[in-house]
Amino acid sequence: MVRPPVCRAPCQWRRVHLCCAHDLSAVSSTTTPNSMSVRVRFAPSPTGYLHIGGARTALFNWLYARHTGGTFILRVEDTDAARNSQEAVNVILDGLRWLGLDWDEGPLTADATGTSKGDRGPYFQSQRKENYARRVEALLSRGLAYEKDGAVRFRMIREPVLIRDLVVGDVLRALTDREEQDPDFVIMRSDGSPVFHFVNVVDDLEMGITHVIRGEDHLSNTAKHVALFQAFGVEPPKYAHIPLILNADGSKMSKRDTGAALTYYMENGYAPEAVLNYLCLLGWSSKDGREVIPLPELIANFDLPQILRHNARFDHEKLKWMNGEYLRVMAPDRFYEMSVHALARAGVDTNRFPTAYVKAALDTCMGKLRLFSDLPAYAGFYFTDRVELDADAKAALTAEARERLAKLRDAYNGVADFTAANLEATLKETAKSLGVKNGVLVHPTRFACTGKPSGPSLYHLIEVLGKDRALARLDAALAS
RNA sequence: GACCCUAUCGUCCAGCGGUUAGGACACCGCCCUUUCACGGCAGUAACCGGGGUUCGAAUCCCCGUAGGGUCGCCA
Repeated sequence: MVRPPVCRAPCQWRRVHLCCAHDLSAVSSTTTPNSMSVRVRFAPSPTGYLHIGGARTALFNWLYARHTGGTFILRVEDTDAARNSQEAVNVILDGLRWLGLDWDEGPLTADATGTSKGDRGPYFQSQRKENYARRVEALLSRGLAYEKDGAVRFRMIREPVLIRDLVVGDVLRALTDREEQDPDFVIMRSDGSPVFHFVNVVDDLEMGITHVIRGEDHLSNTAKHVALFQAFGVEPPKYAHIPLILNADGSKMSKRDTGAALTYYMENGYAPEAVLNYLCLLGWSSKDGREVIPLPELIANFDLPQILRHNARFDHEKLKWMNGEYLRVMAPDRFYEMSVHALARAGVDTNRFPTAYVKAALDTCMGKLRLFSDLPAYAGFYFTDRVELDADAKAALTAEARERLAKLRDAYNGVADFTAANLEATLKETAKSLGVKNGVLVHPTRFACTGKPSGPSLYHLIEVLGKDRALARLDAALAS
């Protein structure tokens, strides 16, 4: 592998020379030689939910692995026994699977003692106790760590540490005033359990991680990690600290905020490919300026040098738009399946209806929605026995409107072949004979059939409803 | 308190010393349309402030301000 020269000046070339070890000039098709194969990891703590920012971190790692032909590793940081549970691990596994982020090495089940794939395991930190103990011993024996009050503390270097970050650039991290007082830090508690900074470094080292792509909240702590790697006598991995995701108002996105957890999107009508695509756009952009980008192209175009250094605010509106873009081009069968799920979640049981009817109904909704969760309100009328007329609908059904509607009802009763084309022609003829514009007839009819002022194409929805149902609804409206 | 990062339309991005500062979402108007969307056309809207460097700064440097992060026997 030919390593590009490293430019030490804080100039624009940083973005080229300090980049991942492959050639930028041939963006889409390059791969890194095996001798220098990229190994990245996502190392979440099973807290019971997957933060949307964490999901993006996983995504960036995954994209980088796929882009370079490297290895994406999932490692579960379950050092905190009290918080750890299989359900919590499953939240992470399910979230990653939902997004389609498959891992090359890591757990196969949520059980820490269960099976996994990869030869650098175990991939649960709770199963790596001996590794940590051995590493602590190594530092202790060389005087790089010492015991105090039963805990083991690492002798931190006192000088400012240079962090060469692929995204942020060169960072010289000096000690804070508090650290000046006591720069050393605990790597193993008095109860024998190792601390995050330590296990993180040991695992990255033993798993052969080449690039650490993680949230910028870890940037300051990286000095500790670099010092630890040095203590073990090895080069630290390359670091790439990515900006954080903030709320729309610029505040930190915490567990409580709407949309902070990936499950929110899984449960509220979003297509995973849309969420994935949108997440990419937070802090990264394709060189060609496109935004709706199919996954294969995302993989081809994704790279570390294009990642921004400032935080991004999460724009739910834009995500909804993005979701609509994906729903519009979704394969019909998948659209049906996700639609039925969304309807079921809202208490609309489509199983009571023939499959052909359900599909025909959903066909009239295709391309018109931004979220699956909009579907119950939009198309629920197809799957109910009684249409509820809202206040607007009732107001629209004046005596005059009813008279006209009755005419249309009779006309429709005479239509033998209940197709959209015939229904449209019949309505227009009726309007003409009444001397009114089409719209005068259209709106009350829509109200009668759906109870709402907007929805799928009127003639098509009546065709789907079928003659019996449609006439019954017109009768019900007239009788109301 | 200290340390670190960041700063272009309301939001997300483009911009790498010379541009009428560009695109997307959102918003507004018009067209299309039976509704709602989609689509088409047009529009409103930004370089945080102050100093430098330079013939020339959104772009480079410094200071300030603001936002974010970190300094645990949390992860």
